[in-house]
Amino acid sequence: MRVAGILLVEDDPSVRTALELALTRQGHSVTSYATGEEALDHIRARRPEIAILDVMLPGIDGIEVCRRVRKLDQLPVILLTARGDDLDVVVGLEAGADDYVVKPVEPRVLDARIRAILRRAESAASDRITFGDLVVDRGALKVTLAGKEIHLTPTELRLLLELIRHPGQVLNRRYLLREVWDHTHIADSRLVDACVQRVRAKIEPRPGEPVFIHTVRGFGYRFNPP
Amino acid sequence: MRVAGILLVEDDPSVRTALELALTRQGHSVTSYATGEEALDHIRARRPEIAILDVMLPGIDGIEVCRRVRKLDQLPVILLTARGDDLDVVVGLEAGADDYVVKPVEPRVLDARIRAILRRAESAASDRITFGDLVVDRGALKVTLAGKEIHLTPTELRLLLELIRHPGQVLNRRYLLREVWDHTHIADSRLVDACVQRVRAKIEPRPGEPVFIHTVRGFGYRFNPP
DNA sequence: ACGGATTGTCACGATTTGGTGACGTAACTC
DNA sequence: GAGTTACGTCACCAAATCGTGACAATCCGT
Repeated sequence: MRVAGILLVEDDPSVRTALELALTRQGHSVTSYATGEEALDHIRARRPEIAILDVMLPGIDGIEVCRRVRKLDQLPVILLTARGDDLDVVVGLEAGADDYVVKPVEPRVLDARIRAILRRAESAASDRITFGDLVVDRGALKVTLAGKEIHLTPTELRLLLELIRHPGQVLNRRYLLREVWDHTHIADSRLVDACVQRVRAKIEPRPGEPVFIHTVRGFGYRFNPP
Repeated sequence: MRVAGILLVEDDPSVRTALELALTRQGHSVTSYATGEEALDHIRARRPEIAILDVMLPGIDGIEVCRRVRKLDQLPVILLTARGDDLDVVVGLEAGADDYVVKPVEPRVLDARIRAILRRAESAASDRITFGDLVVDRGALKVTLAGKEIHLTPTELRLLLELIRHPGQVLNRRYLLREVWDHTHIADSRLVDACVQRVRAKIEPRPGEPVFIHTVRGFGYRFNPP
């Protein structure tokens, strides 16, 4: 069971303690504050995994906290608001909130949303990415195709990872030489082509008609999510 | 204004048409279906940018569609459900939905959520410019016309990109030779004309009466956003 | 040091491309 | 409307680009 460092900001003490208790019961680690100022300090100092912000707060309100947090980094944010306040929804989402929950909150619902958002945030930074049949585990440095593990040599793997880091983008040879090989020199060589070919031979069902790594003549290569 | 290819799945015809109308008014491009099966086909064939799924559907329900879509790729999903059905929220978010909206839906709210999600999804995506039917993706180096991918050769693409970089501006031949060809020499030749012609043949519906690349006699060429 | 794995290099051929000039056509001038 | 200029169009072939397989150099564990 995953335990998240949750930052809860809610000025109503009874709601705050109730939510804190409920979330703690669900297995989360919660820190709560009553004001936006305190929250911002906490975020800067303690780096929580997710923030749950009441929209209506004395001083800096939840939306403003959200906006400032968003400028800082990708910390996921859930906004809490009184029922039916549609304007808040619009403004809140535009401020960059990941989700929006209406009070009174069913703890089970809030928990599900927290987990969904964390899962999403995690998958964005996670070690495993799936492209159809192709699964690349960046933590374990393993690649599987249709469930079968594929052995890639270090250079091949670095090349594939570099391509995958920019899905859909065309990367030219010079860039790849710099990122994968550290070469700044070497104007022309078939090096990249040869390595691409080797990777294709291993991950493409039909290397003649590549599905994943496409050649863009005159420019470079592009990894295409299927 | 960003125009999204939205897939809407809702079995109640009145709700469906109402939502479709509202979203279209907000500037989105919407395709709608009544069943999950159709939706899955559409997703495979047309690659929408976001899917809005009613949870209660005949046959494959929205949550199941969501689950299958998630296995396939990163398509963002918003679930629609009847008010107060908390169980759906939990299950839905666990199926990987990005958001969850309670019916009846305020179109403005739905629009805000769609935009928030697209904004999030887009930050990872590449930079595309749309000129009517013509979409130029400068990251993927892909050009599509009315959804169909157009193959441009490197020089043709560089020329088009250069023209697009200065929409509405007249670019003379000398300038284009410098930017696209690196030539400083070559005073006169039909080189630029020939290339413009080749690009026109590929992107203009009627190359005889160009819509995008206009000739400015005595000066050069101008890319006109429609 | 040996053997295998890995990685860089090269050469060759298949394919794509794009520059060129000749010529036809449209536009502008008077 | 004739003359002039600018532009469009086309086909050809040299050059560029890639894929590929063979091979050499290097690395690494035993």
